[in-house]
Amino acid sequence: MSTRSYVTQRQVAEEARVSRTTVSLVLNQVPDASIGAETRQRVLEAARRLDYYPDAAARRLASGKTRTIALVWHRAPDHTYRDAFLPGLLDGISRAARRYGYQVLFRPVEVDEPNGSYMELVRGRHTDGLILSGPRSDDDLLLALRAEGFPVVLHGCLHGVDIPSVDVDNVRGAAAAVHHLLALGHRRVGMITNAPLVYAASGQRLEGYRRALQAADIPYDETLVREGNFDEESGYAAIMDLMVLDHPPTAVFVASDMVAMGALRALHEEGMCVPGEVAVVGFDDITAARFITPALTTVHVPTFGLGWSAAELLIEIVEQGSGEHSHVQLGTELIVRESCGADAAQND
Amino acid sequence: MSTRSYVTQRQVAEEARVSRTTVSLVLNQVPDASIGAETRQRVLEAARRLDYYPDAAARRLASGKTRTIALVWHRAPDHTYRDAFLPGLLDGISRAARRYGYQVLFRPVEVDEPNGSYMELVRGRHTDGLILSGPRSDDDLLLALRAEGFPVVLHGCLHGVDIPSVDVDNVRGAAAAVHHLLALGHRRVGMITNAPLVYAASGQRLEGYRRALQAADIPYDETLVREGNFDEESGYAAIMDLMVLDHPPTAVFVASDMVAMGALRALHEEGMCVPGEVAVVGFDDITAARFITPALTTVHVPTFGLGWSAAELLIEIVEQGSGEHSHVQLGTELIVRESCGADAAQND
DNA sequence: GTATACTGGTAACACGCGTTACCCAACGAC
DNA sequence: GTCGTTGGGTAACGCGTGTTACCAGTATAC
Repeated sequence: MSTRSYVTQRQVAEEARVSRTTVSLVLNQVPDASIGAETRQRVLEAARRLDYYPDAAARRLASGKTRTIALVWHRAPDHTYRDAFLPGLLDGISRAARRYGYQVLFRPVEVDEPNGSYMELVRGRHTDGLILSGPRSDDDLLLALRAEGFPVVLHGCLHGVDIPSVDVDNVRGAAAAVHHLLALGHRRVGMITNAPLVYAASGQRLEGYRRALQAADIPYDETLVREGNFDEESGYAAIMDLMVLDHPPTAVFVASDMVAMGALRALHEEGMCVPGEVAVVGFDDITAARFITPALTTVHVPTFGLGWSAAELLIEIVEQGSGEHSHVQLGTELIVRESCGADAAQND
Repeated sequence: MSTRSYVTQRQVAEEARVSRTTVSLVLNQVPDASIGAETRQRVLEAARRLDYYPDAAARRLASGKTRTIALVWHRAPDHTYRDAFLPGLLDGISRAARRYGYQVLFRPVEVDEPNGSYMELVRGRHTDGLILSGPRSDDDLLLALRAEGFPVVLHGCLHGVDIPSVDVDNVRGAAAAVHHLLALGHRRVGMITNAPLVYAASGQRLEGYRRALQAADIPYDETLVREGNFDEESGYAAIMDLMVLDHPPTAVFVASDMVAMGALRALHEEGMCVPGEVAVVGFDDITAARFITPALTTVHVPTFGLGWSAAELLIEIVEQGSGEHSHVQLGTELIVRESCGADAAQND
């Protein structure tokens, strides 16, 4: 089709009657370059007149920098759950990147792909750094990258490796949720984790639960705790298991909204009233939390902020070799809706 | 930090004791190049031994092709609604792109950005083509791009411009939803649109509603139709308005799940039983549709397929100058859950 | 035996830009 | 007058690859 032709630096140089070098120096605002004010002006005007845009490929080749970061998005068994975070995260990443003049590559990694197949991005020099979301803990190539000094930032946390990361403060978020239930007068508060405890976030949210109990001088009772597994079904099963206890909890903290959806459905089917007979608080604040009846009280995760922080940290590492704070933790916010019974309590 | 050094083609050439040209010819599998089998083997082994990866920037500069496509994601007033599509769409795009050896750039456009600010991607030669999602109808730069012959594919449709596009078959999808309600015995079926009718998709879904009625010999009654506006609130207001009629509809087709969420909430608050007193069918199949009570019967939109098709079409245009089918329409699927009352009907 | 083709490979140019080393003129110091 | 020195600008190299034009040698046709 139409062979498009582009304006090059050389043409700008001719238009401004200077050398190509001068054009480059002016347009890149090189600090030590001594260029007369009038010449500088001529160049700028010529560039504007010709509608000049530098060629990204040439620039990358010459400078050795791509000015691009990539989001590597692992599709794990929990991907339905994590999809809820993608729009906000990506928006945050993109806006931060744009602010610093970077482009954003998106690279999903499917479940059946070999470990570390995203390395082609690095080896092919497509990007200056990676944001890894949902990495496998057995990712040895990740450690290799780290050893090479290639800029990497993790979204979410991983046991036992010291790689710059960005995450929410799971412990405090969970503690706030449980504290809220305790403040409403509940003494028997159960918990359903978001996932098996091998996942770092699960352990942290459980830890938050324990701390809140401890702060209220309530002993930790492991018979009130069940494990969720990302999806609705696991929540359904877990809450059923809790409710057949001799002394079932009067409130349950479910460390994942997706899991909570299953729990609420189970309670609904059993004819149990929420929050009347059981109060429920979730975690994540997925879109559906607003829409379900009763609307789910939950811990909001700032997805945009996570993305923004991850990108900012990564770019800092790319440009300066290391970040100021290499482990960023963002705060959460408890969103009080109906499922916890706070409304009713206020009316008392 | 550690100055990483990369293996270049020249080093492979030395290792294999051939010229750099030969290496290039072999690795790119140039058809007309006559290279002996033994030499070819030496080159391949050398490349493998040295773990050679071609430099993307150099390749782009030399070839003039970026092997990259970009998704331009407009954040319009309906962005909360459209976020539900992003994960699937992006996954589809990325997988198709990967299959053809392309990278994917993500570029959100915020509401306050000047019109056509995504042009820098094109001018800077960052990408070979664009997928535009949610473009403004007043986007004159889009037409300019089209005139230049730059590869563009639209996600969703736009009035009055003939640009390659990918979308679901809104008319048939809506018709299927309404037909389903009619088949369940309803004669007074109302509709709430997903958005004002200036949006092309809205008009199409309304058209589907009319066709289904016509096929059942039921006259179109505009008093049973209300306009939604992407969000929950608009659905809340619209259904309230319908229910105060002298003869309110016994079933309502809401052309957007997000809007339907508001409608269901309103009905719930009014103590009306769904599907007992009013049956409801939505459109889009967002995640929340599964979780709400009653679970929402709705028209599933194949987001992955839309993404895949868009990328495939775009790449075809990039490489061959034009696509086989320049307007792709994908089918939808009616997901029958609880809100339509099909379960009860079957039990009759 | 000579013209012709084919096989196997290479030298050299182009891609557009960042950057270094260098040059020239003017100017001040001594 | 000579010697720095400074301001203003340029020639030339390098980045790593794709691609074309060309060359040497050997087989084939007649």
